[in-house]
Amino acid sequence: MSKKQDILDAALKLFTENGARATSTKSIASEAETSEALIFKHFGSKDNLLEEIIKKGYQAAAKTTSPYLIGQTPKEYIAKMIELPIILTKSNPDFWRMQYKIIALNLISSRYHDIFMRPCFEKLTISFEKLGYKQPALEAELLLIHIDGVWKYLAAHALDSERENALISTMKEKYNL
Amino acid sequence: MSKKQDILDAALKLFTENGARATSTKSIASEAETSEALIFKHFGSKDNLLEEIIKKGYQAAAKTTSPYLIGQTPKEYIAKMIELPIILTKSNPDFWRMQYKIIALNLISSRYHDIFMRPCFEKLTISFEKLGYKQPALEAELLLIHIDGVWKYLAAHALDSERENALISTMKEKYNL
DNA sequence: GTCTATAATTTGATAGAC
DNA sequence: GTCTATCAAATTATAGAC
Repeated sequence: MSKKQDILDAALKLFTENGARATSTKSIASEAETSEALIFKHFGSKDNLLEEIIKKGYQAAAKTTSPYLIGQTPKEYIAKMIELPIILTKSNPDFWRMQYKIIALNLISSRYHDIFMRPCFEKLTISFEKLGYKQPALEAELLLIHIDGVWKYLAAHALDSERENALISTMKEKYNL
Repeated sequence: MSKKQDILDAALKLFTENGARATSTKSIASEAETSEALIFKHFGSKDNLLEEIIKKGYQAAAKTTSPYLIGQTPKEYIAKMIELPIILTKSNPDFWRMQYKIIALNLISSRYHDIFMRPCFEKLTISFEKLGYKQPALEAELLLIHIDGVWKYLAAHALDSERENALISTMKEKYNL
């Protein structure tokens, strides 16, 4: 299945550079050094190819993050959530760069992301509640907006680790963590 | 110049729905109830049409925000920057919704935004410095990431004013404002 | 699994009339 | 300023051979 993987790699690269809509199946075939027809034999359509990339990305993300996020105290959970952007982008930088590029416009992309992040709001709300915050749901919403901004920033800019960690530490201080 | 404005309005609407790349000049002409040729007579190319929309958007944004952001004390400046997402998205919601949708993939879009936001980093750094923050440049970078996340969130979700203001207030508390 | 060839449609843009 | 008619190229996808 080397050619199939070549197509997935080529598509990830080109979707990242130009977006899914502006990437032609011809250019994917060319980058993967295969025929255009093979793309459709393997994936059916361009959208299915994208969905397969995204599905794999979030499966990997779930595997990476689930050990981090279970069984924590409220403070630990919030701290881990603040670290989430680093955990994700470090473990799969190319995928998250693609997601950053296409998520605002692509329904497949945004739907998978919503499902992935959905449990976090409730857990954050409960965590803030336990810590005595006056408006726990609002705090959770605000922190999720921030986390969303940070993973996109890290995916887009590829900072060195030192600066990444400094940003995350500074953020934790705002929540006394 | 009614037809020219019709084209601008139609393009803004369709670029927001599908992105610039996926919006055909034919669909713009149809939405504006004009001929396709007129788009090219007025704007030369699809990219020029988009650039004109963006240029007008940032000119309006500069006009709206400049009275807010001059001659402030450090604390006031930081507070106003935290309010910036509301100021922008309230004054021109359709434009900022389009920007949210296309900025990650579109060079014209991101270039204008960078120029618009560029002065803020230095001013924020100086403000944090004056307030005695230990790592003013890092604080400025972090706050700008946050502001970026917030305007995109407000542009995308169209919250009611009450909830918008609650988010902004909660954010200000983190900086003792 | 992989290829060549090709169909059917859509695209951005232009020419030329009024 | 505005239109109709048109073009050359690019697009997604399929058929059929190996």
